[in-house]
Amino acid sequence: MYRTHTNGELRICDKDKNVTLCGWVQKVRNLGGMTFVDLRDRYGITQLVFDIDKNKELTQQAQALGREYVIQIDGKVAERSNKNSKMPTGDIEIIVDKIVVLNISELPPFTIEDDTDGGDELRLKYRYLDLRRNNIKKNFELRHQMALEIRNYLSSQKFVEIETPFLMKSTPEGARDFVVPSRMNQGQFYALPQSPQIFKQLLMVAGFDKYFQIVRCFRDEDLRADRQPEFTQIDCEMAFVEQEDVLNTFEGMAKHLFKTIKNIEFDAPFPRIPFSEAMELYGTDKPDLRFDMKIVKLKEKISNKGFKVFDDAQYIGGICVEKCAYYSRKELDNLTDFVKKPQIGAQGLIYIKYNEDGTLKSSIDKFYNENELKEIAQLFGANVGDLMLLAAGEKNNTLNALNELRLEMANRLGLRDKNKYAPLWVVDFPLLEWDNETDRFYAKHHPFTSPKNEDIPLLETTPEVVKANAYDLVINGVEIGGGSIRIHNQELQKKIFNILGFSDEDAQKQFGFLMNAFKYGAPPHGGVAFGFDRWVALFAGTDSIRDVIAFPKNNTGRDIMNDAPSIINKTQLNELNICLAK
RNA sequence: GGUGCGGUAGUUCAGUUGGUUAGAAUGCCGGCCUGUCACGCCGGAGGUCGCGGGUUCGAGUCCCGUCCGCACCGCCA
Repeated sequence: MYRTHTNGELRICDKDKNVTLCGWVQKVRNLGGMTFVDLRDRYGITQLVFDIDKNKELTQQAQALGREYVIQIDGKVAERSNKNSKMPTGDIEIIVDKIVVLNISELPPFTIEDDTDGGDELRLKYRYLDLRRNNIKKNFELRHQMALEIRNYLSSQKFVEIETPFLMKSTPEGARDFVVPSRMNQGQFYALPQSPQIFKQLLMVAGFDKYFQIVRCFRDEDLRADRQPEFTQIDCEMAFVEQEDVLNTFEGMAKHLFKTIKNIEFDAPFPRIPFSEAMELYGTDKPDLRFDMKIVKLKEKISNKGFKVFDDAQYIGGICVEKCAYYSRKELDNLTDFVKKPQIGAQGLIYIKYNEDGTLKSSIDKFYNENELKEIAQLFGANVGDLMLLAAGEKNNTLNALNELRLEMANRLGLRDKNKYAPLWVVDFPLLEWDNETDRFYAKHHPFTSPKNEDIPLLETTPEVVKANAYDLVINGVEIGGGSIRIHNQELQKKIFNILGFSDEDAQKQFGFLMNAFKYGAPPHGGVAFGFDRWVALFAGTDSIRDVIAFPKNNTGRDIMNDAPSIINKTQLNELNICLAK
């Protein structure tokens, strides 16, 4: 037997027990005679003690241990004379009488500590060492617990977890597919699933009226801090449900996770905000509701005073930032630069300060007198000491800029507390989105999303205003998941495909198997899929999903530990009948 | 495809207006030290300043190109 206990479990009540422990050498503290060794494993750290007066040879052996050596020790649990209240095992130590070096280690390229000296790239290259660090390791214990609680909850609700294929058919809509060449069917390719969307709908036809799967999905698109080419979804679908049923079921799941993982209870239902309202009030379809600072629409109320920027603007809006009227010219210039960055793209920023003495000072004093400024301040509901920030221009761009500004100000004011959670449902998304480049409609969610019943007649006349039975779960400004009630009627599905520019033949070719299945009694159904990595990252308090994926890819989609992707040899290419262009 | 920031010791970083031998911390090595737990003290080793070119009497520093990393825009139904 390698060990009798782990390094995290021994306490004062274990005093005088003879134990055998294994682990990695975290630290050797050689005080001359007295020597301490911190022994680490996944469960914690236990201090080993060596006294040169009692056993010189053994103490010298301990002093020669290097960082990350793997050792096994025999010894007796003793009470410390100097206790360490900062660690769970801080009341005890092990008086060692035997050391076995199970394996030596080269010096690791960075320190194995919470506050490591290693940079991101180095940590990814030696991910197996990075994962030894407690604050990374604990993310994976959290991930495991969350997966477990999701399965517990959904099982309790009679959901069945069913696996669907990874090698499937490429479809043109949506993200770029990762593609796998077929050896037995030369010149043909599988695609890895962007999501099991079609399979889960087929499972509804098959009668599994509550399905879920915690499943890897693949999208060949550029990466971000919150986007990896392979990522994990909690994919769910239910039959005989309306939108209300789906929202309630999965709000239940979210609350279960909050309760069991974070010990947070939400008494009230999550707010439900229509897409159009989210855009008007927050400038985004994933608002962060941990703070207020809503966008105020001003256009009709304040233009026509001879200020060209306002008079020419399609839209004018602003936010009121509490207690920031003291902002200096420099800070305001800095904010102006922020919104003028090309990624944000505002033309400029106008400020109105509601000074502590009740006077108003603005960058548009030339066009607006004190009274008019006061009226604007009232539109904002501003108080003395507040700072109003206004932007004008094309509506969507300006709203987007105000969204970014709102988040930036909240960051500066510390309003985005990682320990606070503000979930909401965004509902009533538009069904379609017009794309000027390709001159056609695209499905905002996906082509199987059902329109609101009352909007179906509008499909013939003004498809762009048709609303969908589609919804997103947003927490703290992060899109955690989304879904819809699907179309189960062949005729309606055909109509949507036509609006999306598919001929009947195209639709038959791409989605024929789904359409065929729908001929055999498809029940009404709908579902949702959650980004599991994002949810874990949110609960772990990190912005990057890389911290909650054991072996993630870097910015360019490479695994810098094993250097994938790589070239394959000629034999492999020949078997696949693939010839590289260069 | 685009924008921004970065690349200097094993590691994390500093490096002024272009000017002598490129620094700090940490890690590492050696010595001392019997209750440490970020142990302490003394000493030491450690550099292709990402790569290529250019400007200059002189380049870590300025210019051009290129590679790599990170964040973002496009993209991600």
